[in-house]
Amino acid sequence: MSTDRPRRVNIVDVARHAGVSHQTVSRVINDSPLVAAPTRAKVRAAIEELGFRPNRLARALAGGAAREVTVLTTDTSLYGASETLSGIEDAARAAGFTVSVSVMNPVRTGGDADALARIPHLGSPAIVIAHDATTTRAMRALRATQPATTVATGGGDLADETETADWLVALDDRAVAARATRHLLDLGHRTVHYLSIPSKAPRQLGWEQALQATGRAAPVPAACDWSIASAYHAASDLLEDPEVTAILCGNDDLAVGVIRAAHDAGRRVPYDLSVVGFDDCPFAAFQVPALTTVGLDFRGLGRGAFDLLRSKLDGEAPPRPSWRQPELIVRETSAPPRSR
Amino acid sequence: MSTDRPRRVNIVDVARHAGVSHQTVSRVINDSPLVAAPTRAKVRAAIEELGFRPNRLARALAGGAAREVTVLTTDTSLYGASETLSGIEDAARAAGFTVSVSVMNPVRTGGDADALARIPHLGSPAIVIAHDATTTRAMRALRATQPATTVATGGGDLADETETADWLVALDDRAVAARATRHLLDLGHRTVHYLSIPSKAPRQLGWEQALQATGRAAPVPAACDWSIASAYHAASDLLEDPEVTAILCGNDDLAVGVIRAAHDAGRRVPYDLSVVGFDDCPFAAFQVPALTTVGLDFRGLGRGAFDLLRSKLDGEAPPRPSWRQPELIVRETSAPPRSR
DNA sequence: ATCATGAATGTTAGGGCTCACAGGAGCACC
DNA sequence: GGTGCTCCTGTGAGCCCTAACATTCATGAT
Repeated sequence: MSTDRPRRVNIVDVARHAGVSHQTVSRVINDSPLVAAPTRAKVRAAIEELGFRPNRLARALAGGAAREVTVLTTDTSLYGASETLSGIEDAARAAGFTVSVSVMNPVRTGGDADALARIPHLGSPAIVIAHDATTTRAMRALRATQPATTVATGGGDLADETETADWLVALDDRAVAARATRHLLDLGHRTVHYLSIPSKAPRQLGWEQALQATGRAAPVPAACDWSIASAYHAASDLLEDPEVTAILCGNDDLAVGVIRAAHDAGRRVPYDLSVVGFDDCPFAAFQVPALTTVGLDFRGLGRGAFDLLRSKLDGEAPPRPSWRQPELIVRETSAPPRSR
Repeated sequence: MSTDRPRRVNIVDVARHAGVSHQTVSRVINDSPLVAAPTRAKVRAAIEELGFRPNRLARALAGGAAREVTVLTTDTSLYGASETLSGIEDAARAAGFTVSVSVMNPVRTGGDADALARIPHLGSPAIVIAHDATTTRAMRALRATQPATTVATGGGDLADETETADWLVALDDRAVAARATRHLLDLGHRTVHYLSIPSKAPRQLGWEQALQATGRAAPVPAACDWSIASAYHAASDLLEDPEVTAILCGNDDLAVGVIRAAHDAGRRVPYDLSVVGFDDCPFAAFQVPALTTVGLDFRGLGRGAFDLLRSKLDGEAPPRPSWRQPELIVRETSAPPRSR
């Protein structure tokens, strides 16, 4: 096991090999137009021959052109976050950027400064996928010290802050949550219950507003964590009340828990209980019965976040949003309540 | 918008502020024992006061102690990969390491060297989550140039290569695939069909071996990609044959597609068709009917990968594997075939 | 011939950190 | 008083790259 450093080929080696200065090599690898074609070819050949690959650390340290983005998030296993990440990756890759993901510790206490202290020194522009308190705080802290930070969030939590609004890319899940709620009310349900995920207050808000708009008082929402089990338990409690005929869930995972709870309680979906999810996970369309849910273009949002960041970096005008608007996808788990 | 670099506080600033040399500061932040207690306190105070945070780029560049791991993978949205990643994060965080994830482009052509060229220069020890050709190749290439690389894979693909075996951490999904196949045979099914995922040959192998061990010829496996839709279509075709009564799936997502296909074909699960998944995704237990599947301790595996890497870095003996063995979890989607 | 112009290249100075040393202080011992 | 030692601290070089400036050389206008 060779423990001593292999001494990688560096820019000076290449320069010597090609008979030019190291700076010329630097120019070649950075696609500077200030290199004559024959020289460029020579350097390219040397690079090829020696198997040279630029050291991204040194590059970033020297303050070179940012060919790298760091994505900050807390949980890569959540569907929304991971899809957003994929979208960022797509766009970044197309632009020749390297993506690195840094997963933050959830922070429950402390202020923004505290949150910042936990972020490793980045040395590259960053995109924060803000879907909880930790990332929201990180995002604010980061904006204070770094010129380049875009945010992708599922909701409008940060949209009000003028300081950050410029740097924000978001999906309006409040409106679509209201839309989903109305869908259930229109089917004839007396009211709609809500199972909340730990974050994404906008969804809950949309639900409340839709109920209030029709003169109904919103029931107390059932707080769940990210686990399906928590939804199963919450729903089991809820279903003891025969008046509960429609449940809106903070995401599709929770919906799965609700459907199972309904099954175990002897209630059939959608005849005895309507369930609406959120996110349109891959499995939603293939469930039996197929899940009525909200389609959210996370990938598009991720791409948008990168494009926005890029435009800021290059000092260009921000691109127009190109992602799909959230939409309610009615499938098989929502239906009129059974007439009693 | 301050576009010019904010000039972060650096080690020299701290040194000046504390009235010591920059090297002493370096020693303090690296917990060297060669610093007198009062000096250490002074430096600590200065660090606190100035809000200094070491620049990880410069640190890594200078060849300092590796407090960072890079995880290489191709797809963070797959359950297995993302859970493994979480496991690595857990362990790394506990050890004070920063984790950064680098997502590779899938490479379909070219050899190991080619794969290596696509990996950005890391500058830190790496863990490759090898679950497909791209990552497997990357892993081989990386071992050639970097001293520190551990691999977490779902199968024994690489286990034979003595060169890498030392650096390998793996789950024996071949054996458990055989176990799952026997489970179905024991229930009385004449044979078991298999829907394959793009990688993880070991699973397919285990299935084949289990069938052959009982003197049966393995049917032609149906090749699927990672999408549920592909499983839906493959299963729809398969189910035209009434003799098909048991299907083993390369992962739980495929199983969902199969169950939906069965539903649409008028077959009830498990009475008319038994389905067994792989991975024990969170939703598996909550499906209706609940999915019989294989539980794989990906998180434990991830932790193990990090621990192995750590031991190599420190020149210690490799730790004993501490993750749970794969196990078949029998739930509601497997049953004896209906007597005809 | 004379100068400005610009393209192509080279030179130098960092960026923030760690390594390998070189020292100085303090102590014990002969 | 000298020698050797340990403990702590400082100095210098170097990691690999890019920014900014300096230089060279051809080109065309005057």
